[in-house]
Amino acid sequence: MVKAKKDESAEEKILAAARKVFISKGLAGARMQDIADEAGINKALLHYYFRNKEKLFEVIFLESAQKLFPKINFIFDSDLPLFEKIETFTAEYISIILESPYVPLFVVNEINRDPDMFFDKMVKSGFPKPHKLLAQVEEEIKKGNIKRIHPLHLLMNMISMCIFPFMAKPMLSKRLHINDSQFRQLMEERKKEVARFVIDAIKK
Amino acid sequence: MVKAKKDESAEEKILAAARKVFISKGLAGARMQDIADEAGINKALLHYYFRNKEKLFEVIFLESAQKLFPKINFIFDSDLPLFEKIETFTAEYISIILESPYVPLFVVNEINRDPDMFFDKMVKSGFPKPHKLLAQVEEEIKKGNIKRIHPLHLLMNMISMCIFPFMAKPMLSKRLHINDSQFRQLMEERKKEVARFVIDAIKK
DNA sequence: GTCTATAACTCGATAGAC
DNA sequence: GTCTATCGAGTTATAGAC
Repeated sequence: MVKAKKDESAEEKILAAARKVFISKGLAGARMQDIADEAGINKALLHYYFRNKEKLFEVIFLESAQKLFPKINFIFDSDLPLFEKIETFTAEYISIILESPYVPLFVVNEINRDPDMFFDKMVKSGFPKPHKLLAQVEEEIKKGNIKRIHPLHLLMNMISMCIFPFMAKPMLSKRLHINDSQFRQLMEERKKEVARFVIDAIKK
Repeated sequence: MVKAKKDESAEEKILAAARKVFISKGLAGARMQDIADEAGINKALLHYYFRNKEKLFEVIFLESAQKLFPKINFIFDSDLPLFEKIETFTAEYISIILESPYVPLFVVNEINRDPDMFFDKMVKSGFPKPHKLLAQVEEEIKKGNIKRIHPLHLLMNMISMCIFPFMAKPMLSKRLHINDSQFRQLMEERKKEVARFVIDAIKK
């Protein structure tokens, strides 16, 4: 009974607790008892509402993956010019992650643990299709507006620079003595910093 | 009894097996039985040599973290000019990871799970000190040789672009139908690609 | 050093009262 | 719907023979 609010339904309390526990410990590391304690109820109720641990986990994983991915899609497929698309992407994507900074590591982990589960459940429901962005990059190269670069490398570069720092936070904190508010400020800076970096790297 | 060689000592067989199992499943997901099977011996021997699961895990984690980190140190502290240092770093670092592509996710995970353990055990034994590289970047900015950039962002950018694609491999594979040898070739390309990208982003 | 057998314990799941 | 009590499978760890 750590943070459950009286006016939440049991189901909402369970979901909030499961979110917290699964995201920080993963499927194998999480205990149903931990989730019950966090929700301020008992284990039996977890099974009453969600039948078993795997089913509860799947709800949390899918909502997390959907929080992380579909908005990217929207930006990738928009009709913005390339440089504006890059600026929009870095700003929006880092904003999304700042709201749930532990989600990326959780999602990446579970996708590595079971890539097929991920494929089956996610791909149909809005997993980003970068094809339009990749084609747009090709186009700009052909027109001679930007330097030659394999579009896939460009995409990997942008995504890596947005996501990875959140996974490496403990190393930054420990090694360079950066506290939580300093870290948040660094990530706020990165919204523009990464876009500028990418654009400087490809513009002629 | 999957791949154990007759001429390895039991201890070596156990370490090789533990490496494989812990790195792919993490501490919580790994079973002592899995490790025993992989080593071709029985569970009791694991305890005979390493006393318990946590102690065996710690050996694997520390050797993995040391494989991932200390060579960077060497490059960071070298006397190379900045652009050569960037080229050396991306090439060497991606080479290291190509030899053990699952190590980065494993290490990042376990550091997030228990940051203090990591700090106690690793920092004293050669965890990278980027201070010299950061100072060198400051210096080049002051001399007017490169564009203004917060050195820490530059460092995060380089490391992110080298490491993150390995963690995201299953997504690349599933979404863009990239097989193992294509992936390896992409990462080989990145050795020069990332260096070029970084240098283009900061050179005047 | 290496094995078999089993003790001790953890944890997901269920039965059944209220 | 929610709880207490408990079962039973799976796991780590140890005892003891060889």
